[in-house]
Amino acid sequence: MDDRKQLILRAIIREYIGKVEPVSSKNITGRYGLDVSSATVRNEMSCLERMGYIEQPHTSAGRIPSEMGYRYYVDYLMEKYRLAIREKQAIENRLDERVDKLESLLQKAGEILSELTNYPSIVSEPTMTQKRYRHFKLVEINDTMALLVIVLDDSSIKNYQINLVGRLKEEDYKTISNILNDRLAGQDISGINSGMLPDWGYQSLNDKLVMEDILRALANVVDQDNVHNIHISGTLNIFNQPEFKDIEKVRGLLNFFEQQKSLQKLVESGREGISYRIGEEVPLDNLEGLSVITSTYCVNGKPVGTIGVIGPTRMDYSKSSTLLEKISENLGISLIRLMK
Amino acid sequence: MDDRKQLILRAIIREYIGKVEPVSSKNITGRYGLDVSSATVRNEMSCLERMGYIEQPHTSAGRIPSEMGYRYYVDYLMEKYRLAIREKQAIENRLDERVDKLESLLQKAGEILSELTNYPSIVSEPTMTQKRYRHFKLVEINDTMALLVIVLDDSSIKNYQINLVGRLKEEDYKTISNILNDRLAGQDISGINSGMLPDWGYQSLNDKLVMEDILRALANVVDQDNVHNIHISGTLNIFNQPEFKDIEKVRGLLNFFEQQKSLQKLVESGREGISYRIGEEVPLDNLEGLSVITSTYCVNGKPVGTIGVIGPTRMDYSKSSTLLEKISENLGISLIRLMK
DNA sequence: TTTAGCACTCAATCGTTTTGAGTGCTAAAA
DNA sequence: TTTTAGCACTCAAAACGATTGAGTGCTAAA
Repeated sequence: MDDRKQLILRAIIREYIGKVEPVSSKNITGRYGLDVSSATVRNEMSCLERMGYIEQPHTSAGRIPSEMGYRYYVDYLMEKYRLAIREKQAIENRLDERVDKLESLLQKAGEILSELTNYPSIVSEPTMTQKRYRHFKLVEINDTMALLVIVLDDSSIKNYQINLVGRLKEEDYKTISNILNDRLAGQDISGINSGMLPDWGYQSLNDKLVMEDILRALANVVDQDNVHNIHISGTLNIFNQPEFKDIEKVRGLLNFFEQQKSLQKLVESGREGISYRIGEEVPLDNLEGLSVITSTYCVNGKPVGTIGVIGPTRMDYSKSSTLLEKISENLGISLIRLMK
Repeated sequence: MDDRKQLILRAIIREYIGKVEPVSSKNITGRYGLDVSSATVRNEMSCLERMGYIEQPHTSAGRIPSEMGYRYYVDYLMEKYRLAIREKQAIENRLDERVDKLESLLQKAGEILSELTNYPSIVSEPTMTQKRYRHFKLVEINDTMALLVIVLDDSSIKNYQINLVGRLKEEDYKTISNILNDRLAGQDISGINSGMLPDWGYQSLNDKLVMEDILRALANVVDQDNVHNIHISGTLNIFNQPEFKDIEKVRGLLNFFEQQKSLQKLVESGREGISYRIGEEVPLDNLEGLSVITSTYCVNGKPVGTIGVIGPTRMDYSKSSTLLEKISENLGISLIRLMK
């Protein structure tokens, strides 16, 4: 692939991304640094087609990039997109606003990403590995109910209602809190899971019942922690994409967006850092003509989650990936602040 | 409007609801108890059209019901739909399953409604009026943070993290809990709202700061309580409706579904009990050809929220309203159980 | 190696014709 | 007075055919 062919391939892709119409030889001559006649371009095009980088919808039409063409573009030809000042500011402002809940932060990140790219976006909840218990406190509420307060080492507080089988005396609350603190403080939360509750040997049946209720609540912490919901925003942006004029295509994609499992698969199969998956490379049968760009976001240098955009194969890879980089970076920063 | 006209109008509507194609005179003769020739039916139809109950898309087409026609049908002609056993069971089973969270329950109600009707559904969160504080407890977490536990008279427990400005001694926690219990237990929660925090006269600046943080948390209880989110499910069902072949229509409706405000308006404007709003009667500009059936659901005989379906004007009013009645009744029952 | 020129292709557009479902009206039958 | 058979009429939708024009591939000269 010589220089001029590269120039032409890039021109075709840029043009097609913008107009979403087959690109003719005449269209790109005199631009994109191509000071040759359309006939010359046609010869090159014919060659590029034989090489598999572009294709022709029908004989008398222009060319459109093939998936292989996009891949080559992303790997070798793509120029860096310069963020507009207002884009940069929008990202920083929006992700800097004080938010109290993790969900809201992820939601916001997804929204701004969708807004700026015009594509639907997905954000996976962060996997915070290695959380430990720091402190326990069982609080009296009334005769039949207590509240278990758990502080984790990232300072987050969780609490669970415990229905009491028998009545507890005031000192019992302290005793139980102490037992929990002695046994579990500093331990990894995955130690207690619903698969197998430990047997600590109890003095009475009542002790056993109460403590097992509590342990079940602790198991809940882990279980809930392992459900990594995936948020999706800007789904209606697909209506802005000319390739989604067909109602069945829209339906298929929107339907896909409602399936947590498929989204999960999509997110989990992405590589660390920025990952481009183009057309067939997207690990989803029954959805064609789509590309996915994902980026992992990091806390303290470690990737903990994924954020990405979904668009037609002819999406604006350059702009999207730059925005994605910036947003995932800022998301990481906000996340650290949120957890402090 | 004589008997035969009613018979014919009902026949046209039933037929149109099923086939979604203009109904011809020949089509309904010999059925629906119409033992007359098509010519006779034609005469009657022509009359019904002059009266405004049906209309003709173009000269050589059959008739379709007008909005006025649907209104007449709903008010006078509609026959009661008999629930299939599997429908009844599906509703009872699904709403009987133990759920712990209010949101999940509403979600479920919406889902089953959408599933059985094939239309999108909306469910508003219940307005629980007149909640009172029952009990307070301020719990020590660490030097910089405390947890405020609030028990309401419906036994629900809420809790808020309080960031401490200064350090508190162990007895302070008890003192503050006591003050709150003395002053507020038994009071209506709307007494403390973010509009105006009470000034209780404090001994020191620190006391003041701590207590005001707490009061702000209490105000939150009310504020959060006043946000009545509206859940929507089964949105993709609109793809099953032949009137939504047009992409722009789909887009408009899906877009509408994302606007909490509009949904709120829709829910709040419904009357108590079952309410049918047909076409123009729906209080939403820029959305045409839609009908909405809503039903209030009750706790202890009092309507506390709304559940409903949204469909094309030619929706199956009979089936939908019967399902809606049944589901809203069961939702009320489950709700009472959930709060106990 | 490049390019002007020309024949060729084919989707898309436009206009015309055909088709058939369904009506309205009329005049005879009930 | 009401019902109905019969027939002319209407019009959207389908089928067909002709036209257009953007864009190509190829060839022969620059």
